[in-house]
Amino acid sequence: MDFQQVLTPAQYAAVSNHQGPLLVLAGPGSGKTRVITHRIASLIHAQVPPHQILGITFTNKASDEMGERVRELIPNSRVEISTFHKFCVRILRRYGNAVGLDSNFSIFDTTDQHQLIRHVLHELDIDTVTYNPSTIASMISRAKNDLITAERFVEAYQESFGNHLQAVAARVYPVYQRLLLESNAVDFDDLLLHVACLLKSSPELRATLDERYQYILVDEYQDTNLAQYQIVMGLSLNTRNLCVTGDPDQSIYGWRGAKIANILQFERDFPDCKTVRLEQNFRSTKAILRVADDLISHNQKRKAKALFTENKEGTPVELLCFSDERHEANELALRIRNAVDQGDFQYTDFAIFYRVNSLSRELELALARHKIPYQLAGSVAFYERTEVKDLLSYLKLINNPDDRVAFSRIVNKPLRGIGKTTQNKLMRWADEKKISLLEAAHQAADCPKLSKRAATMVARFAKMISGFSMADSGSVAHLMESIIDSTRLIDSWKESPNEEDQQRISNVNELVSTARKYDEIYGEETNLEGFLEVSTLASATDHLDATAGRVTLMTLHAAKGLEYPVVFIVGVEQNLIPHERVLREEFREGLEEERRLFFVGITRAEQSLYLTQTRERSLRGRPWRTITSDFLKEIDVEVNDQTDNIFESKSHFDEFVESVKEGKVDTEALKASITKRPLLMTGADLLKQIPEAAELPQGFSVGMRVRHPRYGVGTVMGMSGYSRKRTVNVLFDDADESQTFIAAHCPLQPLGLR
DNA sequence: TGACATCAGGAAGGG
DNA sequence: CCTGATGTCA
Repeated sequence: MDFQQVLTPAQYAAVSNHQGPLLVLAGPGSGKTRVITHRIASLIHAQVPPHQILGITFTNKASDEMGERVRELIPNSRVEISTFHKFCVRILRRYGNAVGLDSNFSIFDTTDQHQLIRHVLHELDIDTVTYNPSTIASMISRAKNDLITAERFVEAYQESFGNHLQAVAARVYPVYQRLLLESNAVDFDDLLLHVACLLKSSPELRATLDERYQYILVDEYQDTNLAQYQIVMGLSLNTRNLCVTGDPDQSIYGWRGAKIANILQFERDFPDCKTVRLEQNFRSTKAILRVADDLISHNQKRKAKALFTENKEGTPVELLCFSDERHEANELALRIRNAVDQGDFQYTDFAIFYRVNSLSRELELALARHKIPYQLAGSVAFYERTEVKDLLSYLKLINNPDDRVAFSRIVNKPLRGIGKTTQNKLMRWADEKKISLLEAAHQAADCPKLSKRAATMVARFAKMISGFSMADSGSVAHLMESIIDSTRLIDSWKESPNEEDQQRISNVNELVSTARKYDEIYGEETNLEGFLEVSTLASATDHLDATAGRVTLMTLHAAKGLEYPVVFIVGVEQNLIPHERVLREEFREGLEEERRLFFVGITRAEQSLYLTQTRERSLRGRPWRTITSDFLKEIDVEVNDQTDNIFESKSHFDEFVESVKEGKVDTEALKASITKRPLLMTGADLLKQIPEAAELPQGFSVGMRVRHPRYGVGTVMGMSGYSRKRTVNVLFDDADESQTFIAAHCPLQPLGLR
C-alpha cells in the first residue's frame, strides 16, 4: 500500500513516524481516524506483530469503527482496539486479585452506585435529604478520577478540614469502597483507578504490559483524566512508542475529571516527541469553518491553530428564531421534510443537537407528528429501565453471589413477602457473620431474629438463585428464559391492560433477544460475564445507525466524533449554551469548556448549519423568556426571524405572568392539571399521549391538532396571510398531502397544542 | 407487609 | 418533570 499516495504530507508524517513518542494535534474533520487506522496498517506493513499494537478510544462506537476500518485495510488483523474501560476490565479480570477482586466481579453502573451510597448513608445515620447520594457519589467519583483513594481522601480531609459535604464524603468513601470490595464489584471509576494503582504497585506487571504493548495509540487524548493518564504513562515507560491524538479545542469532559493539561504537556512529558499538526479540514464548508474558528478564537487559554479548508464556500450559517420550543420543533421538522421531499437530502443526512436531554422531547413529538423517522442517541436508557435492570440483576447475582446491590434489588421482586424489616435483619446478621447476603439467605434458618415464615421465604429465594446456572442453561438467553419462567417476573403484567406494563414486557423480550444475539456471536464461547459487561458498558451512541434512513437526535456531548451533512443546534440561548451552571461560576474555565462544546457541535456539520433560538422556552413546566447567547455575539451568522410568521395574540409567557400578577393562578388547580404520564420512549408512544380535547386559546398555531368534520383529525403544518386572508395548512392523519383552508371560514376545530 | 397517595427537592454532560 | 422519602390504610 502506498500511504504517501492516499494521505496529505502532514497525515503521512503522522502515519510513518513509527518510533518514539508522537503527538498528533488534529483539528476537526482533519482525517484523524484515517491517520490512526492507516498508522496501524502501516505498522503491520512494517512487520510489527498486530498483538503488540494497542488502540484506545473513549467510546465503543469509536473503537468499533476503528477496528472495522483497520480490517478494511488489513483483513483479519488482530489488533487490540478497545475503550479505556474495556481495556481495564480485561486487565482486572486477569490480574484483579492483587486489588482484592475475583475474576467474576460485577460492574456497578451509576444507579447501582447511588443505591450503595444511599445504603451507606443510612448505615452511617446521615440524612439522605440533606446529603443527596448523587452529590456524594460525584464527589467520590471526582476523587477517583484524580487518583485519590479512600485513605488519601480521608487523610486530605483531616489535614485541611473541608466543608460539611467533604466531611460526609470522607465518612462515606471508605465504607462505600469496603462494601464494593465485599460485593466483589467495581464502579466505572474503579475500573481506571484499580488499574492505575495496580500498575504503580506492581512493577513486574507494569513491565510485562509495557513490554506486551509495543505500540500504543490513544485517541481523544485531550479528554483523559489523571487515572487514564497514569495508565497510559505506565504502559509507556520502557517502550515509548506512544502516539496520542487529540484536539485541545475539543476537550469537553472537564466535569468528569479530564485534564486538558495532559495533552498540552505531552511535549514536556516526552521532550523527544515529534508533533504533527493536522489543520486542513476536509469536512465542512468555508462558511461553517469560519464560524467555528471565530467562536473558538474567543477562548483565552488556548494554543492558536490555523484551520483551513479547500472546500467550497457553501451557504451561510443561519440563526433561526422561533417563538417557543414547539414552534421551533415544528419548523425544523417541516424544513427536514421539505428538503427530503424535494429530493435534496435523505433523512440520514440530518442531525439535531441540544445541550440538555430534556430538549429532545418536543423535537421527538414534532418529528413523530410529521411522520419523520428518527433515532435518539440515548439507548443506554434501555439498560436503566427498572424491568431491564431487574432481570439483569438476577444474572449479576448468579454470576457474582457477593453482589449485594443485585441481591437487594431482586430479593423481593416479584413480591415474595420479604419486606424491608426482614431484609434489614438479614443484612445485619450477614454483616455480623461476615458472609454475603446470598450466603446469609441460604442459612436464614439459623438467623435468630427472623421469624420462621420470613426465614423460609428467604431461604427459598436463595435456593432458587443457586438453582440457576449458566452451565445448565448453556446460553445467556436460555438462562434468562428460565429465570423469567421460574420467577414469574413478567406474569403480573401479562393480563394488564396498562400500556406501560405491555411496554415492560416488550423491554424484557428485547433484552432476551439481545442476549440471543450475543449468544449467536460467541457460539460455544458465550458467557454471562461478557454479556453483563457489554450491557453495563453500553453507551449512548452505540446503537446509532447511519444507514437507517433516520434523522438523528443527540446531545452536543454525544456528537463528538460524528459528522452530518445538515446540522441543527437548537436552543442557542444564554443558560443553555452556555449552560447556566458555568455562568454562576467565578472562573472562566467552565465558560471556555462550553465554548469548546459549541465548537464541537458546529464542526460536525458538512454542508449546512442552522442554529436556533426561541423567544421563550419552558423549563420544568414553566415558560421563561430567553436571553440571547453570549456566543452568538462572537460569530457572524445570517439571522432569520420566524417569530412573526405565526399568529400570536399573546405568548404563553405573557399570559402566565399576567395571571400571576392578577392573582388568578390557582395553585391547587395547577397541580391538579398536571397529569402523570409514563416514561416515553418511541415516537409512536409520544403520539399516543396527545390529548384529544384540551382547552385552547383562540386562533391556530403551528403544531396544533385540529379536527375537520370531513377529513378527521390533523396537524397544522403552517400558516400565512393575515386577518381575513389568513390561511391554515393542515396535514390530516389519514392523508398524504396537506390541505389549505381560510382560517376565518373553515370548520376546523382546535383540539390542543399536542 | 405492601399498595397507594402525597410531598419535597433537584434537574448537564457519559463510560 | 422525575425521583425518592414519608405517611396512611387495609
